[in-house]
Formats: sequence, C-alpha cells, structure tokens
Amino acid sequence: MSDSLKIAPSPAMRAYDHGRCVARVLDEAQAATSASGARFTPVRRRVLEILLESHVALGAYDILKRLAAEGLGDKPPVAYRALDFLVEHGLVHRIESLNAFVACMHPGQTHNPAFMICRDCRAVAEAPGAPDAIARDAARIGFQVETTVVEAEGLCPKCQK
Amino acid sequence: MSDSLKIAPSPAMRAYDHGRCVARVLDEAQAATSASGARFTPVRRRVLEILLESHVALGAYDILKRLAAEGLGDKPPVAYRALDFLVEHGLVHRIESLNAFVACMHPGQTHNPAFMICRDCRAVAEAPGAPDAIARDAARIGFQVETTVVEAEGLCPKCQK
DNA sequence: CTGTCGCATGTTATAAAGTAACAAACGAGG
DNA sequence: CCTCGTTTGTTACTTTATAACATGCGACAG
Repeated sequence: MSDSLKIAPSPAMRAYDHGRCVARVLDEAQAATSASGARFTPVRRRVLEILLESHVALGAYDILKRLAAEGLGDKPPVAYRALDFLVEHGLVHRIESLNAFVACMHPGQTHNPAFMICRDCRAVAEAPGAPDAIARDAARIGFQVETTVVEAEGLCPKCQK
Repeated sequence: MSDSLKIAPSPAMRAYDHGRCVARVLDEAQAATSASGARFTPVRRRVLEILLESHVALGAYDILKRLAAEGLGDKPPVAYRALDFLVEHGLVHRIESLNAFVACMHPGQTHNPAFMICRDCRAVAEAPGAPDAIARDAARIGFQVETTVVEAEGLCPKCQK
C-alpha cells in the first residue's frame, strides 16, 4: 500500500480514505506489539481506534469517557495505562503543549516527529523531520539530546476561514 | 554590556558571573514592563529573581512554596498570576514538557527559543534559532504557525559524568 | 491438567497542576 | 479626594496524573 510510505501532505488536514488508514494502522499495531511479546488487548486496541477515528488530540479523560461509555473501564489508570503502552510502542504521540494524545500516522518508522496543532479544532498534523538546528547547538555545549519535542501551534487551513 | 548580545555558550551549563546576569535581567525587566504601562511589583520581581537564581526549571508550586516562606502569598493564583505576567512580557518561558518555568536569558530580543533540558538536574539552556524545517511543511499544507515549542531533553555536560 | 509466573486489569486514594469568580486594596489620573 | 483600572487576596474547584495493592487471565513447564 503506497499510502503507508507517504509522509505528507498531512492526513489531518485534507480529505482521504479514512477507513483504510485506520484499518492499516490497526493492523500494523497488532503486528508490531505482538511481535515484541506484548499483547494488543481490547482496551489498548480501542484507545488506538478512538484516536484514529479523528486526527484530533484527545485528553486522557476524553478517552476515558468514551471507554466508560463502552464499559471498558472508568478509572484514570485504565486510560493512562493504555496510553502509556501505546506511546511506548510508538503508536501514539503525546502532545506536550496540550497534555493530550494523537495516533501516530506512520508507526514503525523511527521518527522525531514535529507537530502542527490547530488551536481551534485541535487537529494535529505530523511532520517527519527533526529540525536539527538544535542538534548543532547541543553539540556545541556538550548537551546530549535524547528526545525532542517540536510543536507548532496555529490555525489549520479549515479554521483559517 | 557585551554579554547581553551573546547568545551561547549556554549560561545554564557553564560558569559565569551570575550576580551580574541576575541584576542585568532584573533591570531590563523593570524597564521593559514599566515602559508598557504595567507594574513590576514585588511578587513579580521576586518570582523572576527566584527563577534567575538558578537556570533550572521550577514548577509553579515550587515557586509558590518559596513565596510562601517569604510571606509573599501562599495561594496558587499568586504564583500563576505572576508567572503569566512574566511570560506575557517575555521575561519567563514555560517549559511545556515539564509544566515548569525558566527565566528568559535574553529578553527584549524577539525569539522563538529552543530549549535543552537536562532530565537529571532540570537545568535549561536557551538556544536562539528557529528551526524552520517545520515552517516549510506548514506552508506546504497551508497551516498558519503562530507559536512554536522546541524542547530537547537529555543530559547536560555535568550530569553525563 | 494444573500449578505458577508474568502480564494485564480493577480499584482506592491522592498528588500535582491549573483556573473561575468575586471581594478588597492600591495608586495614578482627573 | 474620588474614581477607575490594575493588582492582590481568597475560596473553591477542575483537570491531569500517579502510587499502591488486589484480582484476573493466559501461556507453558512439569
């Protein structure tokens, strides 16, 4: 499926075949997690589905509400555990500036993603490259970078109107 | 003072004349805020001082504890209001990935700062440059960037040992 | 088939971070 | 010296997140 290699234009901010996208990522998730010995349980699967249903950042408690409505659990640790699991496995990204989460759009590929976050509708687009101006500065002062957070907030095309 | 134009090597991660640095920034802060009609009140000044005393990220409640110990207020809004004020005036930066705050090292200059954050000692170094790989991507999909968050987490030179 | 070990879930309780709303005090202009 | 906008004081609450421990479930060794 060629789509799995495409990196932009952002799925979050244009029309495309959403059903396929969800199904594909879900399959990849299933495969990736069970390959590593872990189990892709109903709650974990459902949390990922919920995030995949929209390319919008959802808070842990938003997700928890939906799980509760479906009888999958109603206590904070349920949501946080599933989210932690998905983040660890690279299937979900945490958006630091919103305290929220989005599904990863191209799991498997190691990436230092950058995010564009609409302040109006909370749609999130994931861009691939790490902009390593910072890597140079880090090297210069001897700082050893382990992870990076790059988030741009603004208005998505729809919400500019 | 030539130091005010220097942008790196990071003050957070090397030795330098801290007293001067604090005094200078405090003066600039005084000037900048009163120029804009606002008042650089004791609490605001003290919060900035506390942040300037170390180049370390402090949580709102850490700061509040210190204010409380000095009789400057002990309720959350006291700290948050001062911090909001200082952030608005570009004197303090919020570190999203820590829910914490650091003093800005070169106020006045408009900047899209990038931060290097030691996960061990929470020292924060502020680097100037805008890493505009993301600007290109944003332009391509029609996303209008308003603010950016760039934070690298890792180990500072001291904590690597 | 069954014990048991490790992963996963359920639950209680609480910590940490942040804000809404309103009343009182302060201070620079008329 | 009044009054209006800014700042502070305070109460109460919301949102976000985690520690700790009990229970359940499933694979596989014997």
